[in-house]
This record gives sequence, C-alpha cells and structure tokens, in this order.
Amino acid sequence: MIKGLEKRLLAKGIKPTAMRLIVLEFLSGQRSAISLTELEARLDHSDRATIFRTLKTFEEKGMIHPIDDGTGKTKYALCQDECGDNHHDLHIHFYCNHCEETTCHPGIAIPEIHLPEGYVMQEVNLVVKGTCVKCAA
Amino acid sequence: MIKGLEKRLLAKGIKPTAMRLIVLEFLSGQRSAISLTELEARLDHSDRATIFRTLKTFEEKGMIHPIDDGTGKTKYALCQDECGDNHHDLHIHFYCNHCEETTCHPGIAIPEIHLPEGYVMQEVNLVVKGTCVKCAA
DNA sequence: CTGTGTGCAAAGGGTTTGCAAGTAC
DNA sequence: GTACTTGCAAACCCTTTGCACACAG
Repeated sequence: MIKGLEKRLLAKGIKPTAMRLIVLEFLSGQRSAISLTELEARLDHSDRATIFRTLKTFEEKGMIHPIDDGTGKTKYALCQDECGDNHHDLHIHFYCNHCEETTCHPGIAIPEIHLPEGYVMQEVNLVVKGTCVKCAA
Repeated sequence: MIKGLEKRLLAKGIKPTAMRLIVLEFLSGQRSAISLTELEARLDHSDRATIFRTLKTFEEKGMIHPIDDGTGKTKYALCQDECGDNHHDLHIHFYCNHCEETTCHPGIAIPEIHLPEGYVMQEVNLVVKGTCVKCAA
C-alpha cells in the first residue's frame, strides 16, 4: 500500500518522505477537498507549516490542485491521472452548503464560454453551490 | 447627481448617509470590482471598518454583490437593476492576470450545467481568468 | 559535508467585532 | 431619548516565511 504511494510520488519527481506519504495517504482516502487547517487537525503530530510546504510541493509537481470554493480557505484535492500538465481545474467543483464539503466532478466538463472580442481566456474556475446528494436525502 | 444616488439607496431601503453616498458614488464610477482595501485607499478619511459595514449593508439590501475571484480578496460590484432578489452572481466574472482587475459580464450568461442525480444547485460562481481587452492590445 | 525536509515561532494580509462617541429623528 | 452610524482599536483566521535543527546521500 505504502509502496504504491511511494511510486506515485516518485513518478511526479517528489522524494517520498514520511510526512509526504502521510499527507498523500490521507488525500487518497478523501473524496472531498480539504483545507490546510483541516488537514492539520486530522493529522496529529504535524506542523501547519510543514503540511503547507508539502502541499505546495505537491501542487508544483502537479500531484494536487488547489480549489477556491469561496469559503476563503483554499482546499486541495488529488489530481486525476489524466490531469497532465495543464491541470487548471478544468472541471466543476461542487460546494455543499450543508456539510460544507467541496467535491470535484471531473465528469462534468466546463461548458464553452464566449468572451467578448479581444479577451483571452487562460483559466476557468467554476464552483457550483447547493446541496449534495448526501445532504439532500 | 447626489440626488440620484440618494434615490437609489432609498429605493433599496438604505438610509442615505454621507459615507454611504460616497461609497456608492465611487462604485458607480467603477467599471471593475473593487476590494475593501482598495476602497479604503481611494477614499481618504475613511475607516476600513466603516466601509466594511457599509458594504455589508449594501450587500444585504441587494445593492452590490461580492465576488471571489480567487485572489483571496473579496471584491464588490454594483448589481444590475435587473438583479432583483436572486442576484446570485448569475453572470460571468473575468479576472485579468495583467491589470488584476475583475469585471462583471452580465451579457454572458452562465451555461447550463448538468449535475449528477440528487444534487441541488443553488448558486454558481464562474470566474474566467486571462487577459482582458485592454491588456491584450 | 551538503542539500533537503521538518518543526517552532512569528510575521503578514485581510476580514470582522467591541465599544464609546457622534448624529438624526 | 432612542436607534442607527461612525471611527478607533484590537481580535481573528488563515497563509506564508525565517531560522535552526535533523536527516539522508
């Protein structure tokens, strides 16, 4: 199990330290995006700064992507394998007003957008807010 | 001129104080959204907290809407008259990576999004980042 | 030895609140 | 007088950096 995680880190050019494996393992077991503060709380014996830098490293290497869901706290989620280089949040994020969880929905592509003449689009961030399937029941 | 602004405040049920008129006047002359810090800098002799509460009041009364463009700073822009009650950012916001200005584009509707079964959509936040027409030239 | 990773502490940057004085009705 | 605004100050929250120690190659 840990072996698999190590390989994933190495594949992205990240040296697999204990801390990084722990963070990656936690992210793998998460289906929703998680914030730095939340991570710190879940991973005992861990320092905010260290986790922060771990996340930054992961982000640089294209292992995770940051999500700004409008709560003011940046959350992180694992990239899909297909992410490749330009993993610029090319999918929809859903924020549930009830459980306050943010989830990725790679299945739903971002619809085409027609900007006015002269505008150049580089990134798109689409956050849908509402009630998730768990909370709607 | 000030008369017109006063009427707009009264129409929304906001008591037109000096401070509020100043803030509203400034917002009216802005084509891009503006943050609290920026507003404080532009409006001399004004207190951050006062402007903050003024903005909150405006927001509650549906006079302006907050925009989270991913910069970490909440920005505000006047609502269109058509906003009505459910002025939940039903239009696209464009953030220019060059001039760092965020603009509203009410003309571009948010495309329809098909969520998975069981999800209830309440709000949509769509921020497109790139280069605006001014900076692209 | 040398470079990288970690932990503690503290600085930063922005938002938000408490409280007392001021203003309008 | 009563209710609402304003201004100053400070608390807050999260993110980010500095610095010294630990560790691996």
